[in-house]
Amino acid sequence: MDSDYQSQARLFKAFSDETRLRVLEMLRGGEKCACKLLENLDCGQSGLSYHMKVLLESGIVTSRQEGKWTYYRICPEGAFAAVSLVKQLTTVTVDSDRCDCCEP
Amino acid sequence: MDSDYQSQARLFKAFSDETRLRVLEMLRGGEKCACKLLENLDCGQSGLSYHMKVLLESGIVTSRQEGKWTYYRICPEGAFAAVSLVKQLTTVTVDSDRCDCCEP
DNA sequence: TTGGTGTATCAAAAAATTTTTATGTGAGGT
DNA sequence: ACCTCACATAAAAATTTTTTGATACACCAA
Repeated sequence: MDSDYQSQARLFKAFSDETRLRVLEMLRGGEKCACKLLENLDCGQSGLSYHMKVLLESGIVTSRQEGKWTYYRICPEGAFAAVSLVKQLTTVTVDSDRCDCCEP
Repeated sequence: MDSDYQSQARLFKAFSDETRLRVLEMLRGGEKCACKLLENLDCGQSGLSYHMKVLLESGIVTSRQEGKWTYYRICPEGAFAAVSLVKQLTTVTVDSDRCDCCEP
């Protein structure tokens, strides 16, 4: 279906970092503003900004601006897409037989 | 449940590479030997070996040895674990309200 | 045993990601 | 307007991942 390996890889890269996993865990508890996330992370402000950009671009998180604050939350559509993709990537499409391509 | 961010990150890293995604796509069609995978990839033999190691260590692929050949296939348990983990990581646990931690 | 084939491993180089530091920008408040 | 705060962006440095090339190892056949 989706043959763009690069964009699929990008989605998983969003999940492939400890800091971003910590952020997701916090967001599971509901919307949070950047400053609140920062409090509970071991990274600098610009570091968080970088990580949030990765999460936003992957589609699993959305943000809204309010005054000078930015709030982040998990995006249900993006989350669903991620789950679907993992399922798709790991679903075997044949009755799994032994490969005998190299038998003598 | 699982609080080991590092090992979670490792699982997703397995999915975060174009070559490995191509391998998974091939394995969806059933077990394949290394040489068959290699034919359809743009990487060297040692490169494939490296990528397969990453996939094996993530648990989404298993291998079996037969003579001098190695056969790989998707591991249903590992695949299921991956799907579960994505679900867990993206499931919001509260009725999603606005965060007001920074309101004046 | 010897030689060839299929994979794995190691080390170095190359490439990509993450962190850090410095600076920029926009929203409010005074 | 000017200052400050919250966050973004840019560039450089640090770290991690991937690729490459050489070599090692296991298996098989002659």
